[in-house]
Amino acid sequence: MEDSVKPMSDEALELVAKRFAVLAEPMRLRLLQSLMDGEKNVNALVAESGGTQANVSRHLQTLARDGLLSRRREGLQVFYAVADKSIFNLCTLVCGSIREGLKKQSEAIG
Amino acid sequence: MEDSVKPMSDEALELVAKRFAVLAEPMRLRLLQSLMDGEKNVNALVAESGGTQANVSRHLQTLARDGLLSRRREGLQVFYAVADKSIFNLCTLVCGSIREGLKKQSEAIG
DNA sequence: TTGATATATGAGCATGAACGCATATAGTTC
DNA sequence: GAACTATATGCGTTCATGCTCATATATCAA
Repeated sequence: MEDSVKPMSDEALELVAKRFAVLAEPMRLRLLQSLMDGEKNVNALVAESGGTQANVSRHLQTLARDGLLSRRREGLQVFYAVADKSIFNLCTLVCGSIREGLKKQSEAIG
Repeated sequence: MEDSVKPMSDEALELVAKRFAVLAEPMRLRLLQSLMDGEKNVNALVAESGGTQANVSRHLQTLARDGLLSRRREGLQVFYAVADKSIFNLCTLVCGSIREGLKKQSEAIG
């Protein structure tokens, strides 16, 4: 396994970039956050997020298409749930990094 | 410290989204990858990435503005280096998650 | 000062994504 | 079947961003 330090292929870079792009929208992050405590139907997510039904539905599609959410139909309603919990680790890492950066900035100013 | 499960504020979500957006470009990921083995000047990065000088310079600005890269001038040249090594953890996580997703997809097809 | 090299930046174009509005589809109930 | 609810989607607008080309700035050398 001479893995680990090889440069990534162009296709791999595109995939990674696309994944980051999916996470690069505040509304989608908000939806993911709402789903931290379990699956919810679209209406509930619309209410919690404060977005319009159309917009929330679209963002949910985007998240599901990328494999971050799972979709389950039950009668009239559709329930979404987090399918890839590693995103929470991602967000934690990013938050930490941002906090670090802000701390250094404020130290630099004094 | 009753941290951890609180919903993030709108501003925090925007910051996190912005960080993800910075990472959501293949060329920027390529530049970060080139910088894994230490600081390099712009010309070297232009050569390794295959991009134009103007475009590479802009992407480096973007990465530096967000605190991911540091900038050091030495005579005519400017050297960039990774300032926040946590991004490599991020990329590792994302790669793992993508691999998982692809594996499940291929299993689902058979 | 002039010229040469390394890097940054302004202008313009093209693409893509988010949003709102209206409407379509899927499922239930009568 | 019709009426109703929950969710998805087509369309048009707007805004952000990446790219190229040309040019500006910065630094050094003669």
